[in-house]
Amino acid sequence: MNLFAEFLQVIREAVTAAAAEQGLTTSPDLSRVTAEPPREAAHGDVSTNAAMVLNKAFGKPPRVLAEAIAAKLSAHPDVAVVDIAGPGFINLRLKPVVWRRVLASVLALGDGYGRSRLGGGKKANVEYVSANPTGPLHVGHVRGAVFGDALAQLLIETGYDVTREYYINDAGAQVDVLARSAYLRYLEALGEDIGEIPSGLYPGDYLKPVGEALAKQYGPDLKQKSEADWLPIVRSTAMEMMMALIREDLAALNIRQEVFFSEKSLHDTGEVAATIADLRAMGHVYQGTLPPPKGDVPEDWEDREQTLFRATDFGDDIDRPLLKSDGSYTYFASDVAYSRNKIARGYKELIYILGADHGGYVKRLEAVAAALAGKGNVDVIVRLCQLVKLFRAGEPVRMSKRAGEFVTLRDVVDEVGPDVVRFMMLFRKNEAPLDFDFAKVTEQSKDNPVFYVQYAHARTCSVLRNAAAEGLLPAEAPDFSLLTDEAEQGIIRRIAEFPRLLESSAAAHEPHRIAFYLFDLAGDFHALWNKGKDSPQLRFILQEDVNLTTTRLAFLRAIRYVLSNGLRILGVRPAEEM
RNA sequence: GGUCCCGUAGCUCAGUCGGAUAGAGCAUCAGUUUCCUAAACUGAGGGUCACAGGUUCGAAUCCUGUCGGGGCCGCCA
Repeated sequence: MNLFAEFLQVIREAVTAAAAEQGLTTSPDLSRVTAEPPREAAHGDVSTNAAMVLNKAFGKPPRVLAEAIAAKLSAHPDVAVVDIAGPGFINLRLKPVVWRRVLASVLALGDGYGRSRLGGGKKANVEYVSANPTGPLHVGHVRGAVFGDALAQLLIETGYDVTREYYINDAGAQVDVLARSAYLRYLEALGEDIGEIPSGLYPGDYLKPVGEALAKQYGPDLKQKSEADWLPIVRSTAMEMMMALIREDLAALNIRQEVFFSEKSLHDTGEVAATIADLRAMGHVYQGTLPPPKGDVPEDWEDREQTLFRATDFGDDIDRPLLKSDGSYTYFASDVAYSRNKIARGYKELIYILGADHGGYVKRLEAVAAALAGKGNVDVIVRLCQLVKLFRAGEPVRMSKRAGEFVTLRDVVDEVGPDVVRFMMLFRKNEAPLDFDFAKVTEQSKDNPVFYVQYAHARTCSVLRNAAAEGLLPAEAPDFSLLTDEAEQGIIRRIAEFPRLLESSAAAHEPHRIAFYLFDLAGDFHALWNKGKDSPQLRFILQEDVNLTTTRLAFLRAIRYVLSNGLRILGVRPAEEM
């Protein structure tokens, strides 16, 4: 159950009833009415701003209107006390039975507690990583990968129909560079001395297996061919092997996207040409020249006529070229075709997870979707992830610009494990830069949030295990009225907020809120645990009181569900022991 | 020049479609610590929410402007 969603409904009904009583002819706009937990526990359990946002519609001062709504609310069977406070807040104090129902619903729903139908089955496409298929993923890809994956899972659990997607940039010049680099490794595998890899080509060792595979499959045959003949062969083998490598990297982080979409396929199927024809038919394409950029004008700037998309009609700052001056397609052209393809597949939300250096893309992506689907028909949501800075015990990890010495995603995951990487990448909002210290994130102390949250979950498991060893199991019909301590009540309140948290995180596309919530819940739980030191009657296992013990075990199980459900959305495996 | 993001406690950061007395961790200080799982616990001090206007019953949050930090800015990918 979603306590706050339920009470929002109750409050809306009370407002409607009050409106009828006051003789209002039109029903008031309830969209701004909220039901939320007050910051101060002293203000009650559920608070609403209804009287303040509706006072104009009713033509009454907020506190007078609050009286009328409060009168309706106090008749509700779950409401113990109704207060009117401050400028017109209506604060509800709920009967204890409500909290017992919350816990009972957590236990009944288990893994499903927190799921909702907020999305209403809306088709959403989450595109993330989309790194060029020219080598293994590096540390710069980690954050977007984790963020995209967690956001996708969050949307799935809040009722969206989600596709996780990776766009393969396999049509540009960089895959030809890859092919030439791999060809050198092929010669090397045949025993030739290739010396230093020339600058402009990829020098990484990860291309050696590609060379070996080519040598094994073709022997010396490719050497007889001209570049025009061997390049497509080498390119396709190299790209296939690079994509396999990338998928392995992603798998190491427990990321499995269901669609890997090829840019090249858009050209092969004629979709790029068809897209431009469509835009032209709609009158969004013209021949023209772009003004030079302000500020630093390139020295070799010259005006050239190109085929342009009228992006400025849809909110972009500048029109965007579809065809270069020599008539070939721009990268942007296949981007537009890709958007068109997604729209044709029925997605209503196109979500892009990009690096912060792609901030300039937001407007053009929005413009493209608006031009192709009509304004307001498809939502484009771009989340930019800021850089991750690596540290080792406080010292920045130096990355040589010299190619081949970058830190790979695999280096990071292999050193600290996928769970630590995933949690830490989400323990900061996406648009803020993030420091990642190898020493701190593996530290076993309360200063390390990953450990702190994992340990809370492990602790619940541990107590349940210990109790089971003594034949004590969670009660089938727990009497939650026995949980009267302030710390216990606080945890119950926090648990009650979980479904609301998931909905607001999904609506804002901000999975990091879940990580912070889990950190807070873990803190509440550890605090309750520690209270048992001074107050033995607060411990979970009390030999002399089986009834209370089994009730507390059921409570513990509810806490565990919430912790594990939150961790599952983040893609972090809950530890059962540490 | 344009555009996007950021600016909250000494430090690192949260802050709910605008809500009541702005929170957490670290650090500092004062106590506690033979305890179901050890990897500590309890408490205290610490704020002009960059600045100035505006909208609102109400602004850290929305709008405008200024200052400061960063990213991006022709046909590259």
